[in-house]
Amino acid sequence: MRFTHGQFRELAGKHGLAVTHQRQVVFEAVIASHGHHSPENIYAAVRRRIPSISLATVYNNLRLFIECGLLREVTPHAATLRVDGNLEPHHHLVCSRCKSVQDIEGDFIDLKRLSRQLPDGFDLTQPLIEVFGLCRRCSAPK
Amino acid sequence: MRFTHGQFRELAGKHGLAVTHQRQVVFEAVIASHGHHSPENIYAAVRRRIPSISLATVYNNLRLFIECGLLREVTPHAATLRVDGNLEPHHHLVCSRCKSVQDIEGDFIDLKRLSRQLPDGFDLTQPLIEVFGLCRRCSAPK
DNA sequence: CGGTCGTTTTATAATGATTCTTACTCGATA
DNA sequence: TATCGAGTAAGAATCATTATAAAACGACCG
Repeated sequence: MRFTHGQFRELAGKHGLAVTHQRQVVFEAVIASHGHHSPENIYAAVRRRIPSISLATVYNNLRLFIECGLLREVTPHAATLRVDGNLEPHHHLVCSRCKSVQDIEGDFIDLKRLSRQLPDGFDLTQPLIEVFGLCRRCSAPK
Repeated sequence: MRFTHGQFRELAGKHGLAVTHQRQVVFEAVIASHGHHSPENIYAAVRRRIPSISLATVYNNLRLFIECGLLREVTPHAATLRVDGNLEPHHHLVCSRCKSVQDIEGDFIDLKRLSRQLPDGFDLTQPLIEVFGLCRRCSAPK
């Protein structure tokens, strides 16, 4: 599952990104570190190969990769706290780009199948689900 | 759908919260403002009734309400950016308390029903879904 | 009433993640 | 060689949030 130089170059080229050494190493660090990592983690990993790299470079490139779809963001929410007074069971529809949140009703989860996949001990007391996509405005062609 | 003084008092009492004027007004502001609001928004609304209130009080009480389950948090993630190099379609299982994220596979979404509920123009190209609950450690009795 | 104790609120300082700014480097090009 | 643009580095700036310390409140007891 390791990306080769060529593969990364191809991906980057598709999105008009220059292929620099730093970008290559940052990208590889994310791919190599299975899991869900913070910029600080990636920074630490990359420093083993490029001790002089700057944290800002890591941030910049991660953001670029996310925008191009080379990586996924685990937290595509607004960065700030949002509070919801609606205590009725309902789900959320979140726009990955503009971070807007809409309520969505309906019974589209197969709880039986979901439970089968749950790791042992995970408690789904009030299954709250957030579905990500692009809202009308953000998916409209420019 | 307006909470009366009595109802709030009852809720708060259930959780061992003293009923202060500030708390009452903050809570009512959240309930009255349908949607998903930031602490700043709530602060602005509350100031119309208690001009001297402090932003910290709003934060403190929102957090209390969330912990007691009187309100829901729309962003129950870790507050910081996390990056995921796994581009295969998969979903996330997020612990509402400790914010840990695990991958979860499986086909437990009824896309047909979901699509029926989607507002017009919402683009679900790569449906990424996050399911919230309590992980094993956090759901264990202390 | 007046004092006391624990809780709540206020104001402000501190923290920490992220972004911005500025200057430097390097490769490509003329 | 001179210039240009993109990328990077270092550190300052910003913003949301939390922590801290002091003042205010409010219930209880004498």
